[in-house]
Amino acid sequence: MAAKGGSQGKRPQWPTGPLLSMQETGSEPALSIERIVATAVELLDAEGVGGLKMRRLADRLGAGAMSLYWHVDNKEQVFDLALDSVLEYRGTPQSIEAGDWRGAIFHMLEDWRASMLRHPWSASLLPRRALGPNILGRLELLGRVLSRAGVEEADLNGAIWSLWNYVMGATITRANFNLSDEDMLAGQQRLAHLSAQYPTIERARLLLDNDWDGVFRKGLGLLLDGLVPSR
Amino acid sequence: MAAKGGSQGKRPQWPTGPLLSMQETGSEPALSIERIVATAVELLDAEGVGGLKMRRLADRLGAGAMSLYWHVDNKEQVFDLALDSVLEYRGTPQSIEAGDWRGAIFHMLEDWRASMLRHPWSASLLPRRALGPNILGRLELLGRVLSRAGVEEADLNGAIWSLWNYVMGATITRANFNLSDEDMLAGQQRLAHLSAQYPTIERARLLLDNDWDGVFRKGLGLLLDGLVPSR
DNA sequence: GATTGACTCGTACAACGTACGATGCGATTG
DNA sequence: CAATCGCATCGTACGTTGTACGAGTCAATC
Repeated sequence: MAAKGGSQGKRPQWPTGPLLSMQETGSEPALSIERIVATAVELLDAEGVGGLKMRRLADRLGAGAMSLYWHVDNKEQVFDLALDSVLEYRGTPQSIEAGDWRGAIFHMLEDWRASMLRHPWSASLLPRRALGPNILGRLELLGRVLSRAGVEEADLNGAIWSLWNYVMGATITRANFNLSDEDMLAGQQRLAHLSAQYPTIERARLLLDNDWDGVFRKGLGLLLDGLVPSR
Repeated sequence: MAAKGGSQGKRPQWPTGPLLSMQETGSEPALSIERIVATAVELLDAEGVGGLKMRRLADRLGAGAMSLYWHVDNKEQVFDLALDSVLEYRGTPQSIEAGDWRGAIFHMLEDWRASMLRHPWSASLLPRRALGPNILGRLELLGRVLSRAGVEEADLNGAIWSLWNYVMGATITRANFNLSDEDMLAGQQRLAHLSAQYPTIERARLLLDNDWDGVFRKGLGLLLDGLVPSR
């Protein structure tokens, strides 16, 4: 009997280099981790977290359901890979070179949020999943820029996590509320029924009138002002 | 054929008043929404989100699996109710009366985070679930205090959501990382292997050395300072 | 031709949420 | 007293899921 506990003779868990298919012989596209992940992202975009089933994924790939398991340990890993693949970051354009640390951080974090909002399922996945190379890359960049901007070694972790917390909270909230605008409307209407109990937030139309992007940027600015010693 | 689409002749979705059992005849505890929710919380605490199965929940209640469905529409509602039940907030002690808005907000938000960390599953549930009365109550309180502290009507929603975002991000992150200390260790060790690629966060021991509570308070302070006009 | 290793997939199973309908029971009504 | 009715319970069964298992295909190597 062959090895069974761990992963068999498969590819490494995280693609080592940039995504490249090893052998694309000719007409029929071969099954590969890259194709599986790409199709999983498509499926997730189209149907949400609950819509990703191994059988359906296999169907879209023109393969049998069990064929996937040669390339992937289990469904969880599909989630891990799909999540990280969506969080790739193609460096800051000139900002970081120009020494504009604030611009560099804003750019990266806004891109982070935007990337996740482009794939709303990622927001609900990120918290419980492993830290893939793209996530780690962003954290590394964040740490490097903050450090260069004057944040002391002792405060670095705190600063990184504060920003992470804020970005994740904003993104997760936005993604989930966005998914169900009707729910928000229904919620606000339910609120109207109970306006006696919740007068303030009912009057402010908390669940409806909101400039999410503006709120995000404003709060991010406040945090950065506090975290980084003023030049 | 009887009505089928909606909920049958059941209790209202959210318990209207404080939790009270209607009729607790004597020896045998009768099945009730209150008992179901309480037991669900127990089960969730013990086994996590994935551990809550309708059959197991029924077992713990000494009932048949399908008996639950008289009191509850579906499993989702069990999650909704369990979540909200854990977020009850017994007002601010004296702070709010004393006009100490900062203390009142800090107290409520730290209690919010603490309540969720006491039941880590709640952190992964909150984003996608309905806003129950306890959550709405906290938001209402937050809005009222902020308003009283001088935040203008036009900025109120932004302030509330900024704080919500931050608290949720911090709590969700903390809860999920806390769930798997080994994972963090493993992650940091994997980092060590790749320290060439991630030197900054590796050196800072980002995944290990961290004062979560301190970071939370500090970031919260920064946000409040920025959001509320300084007296 | 025989062997090997990479890869595919049909079948099967266990676990889950829950639809359906039968059953028990206390209160109400005749 | 018996008949009726609404509330509440639960056994059975179905469809859907992830995936274990092992048989199958095919190209490269000896």
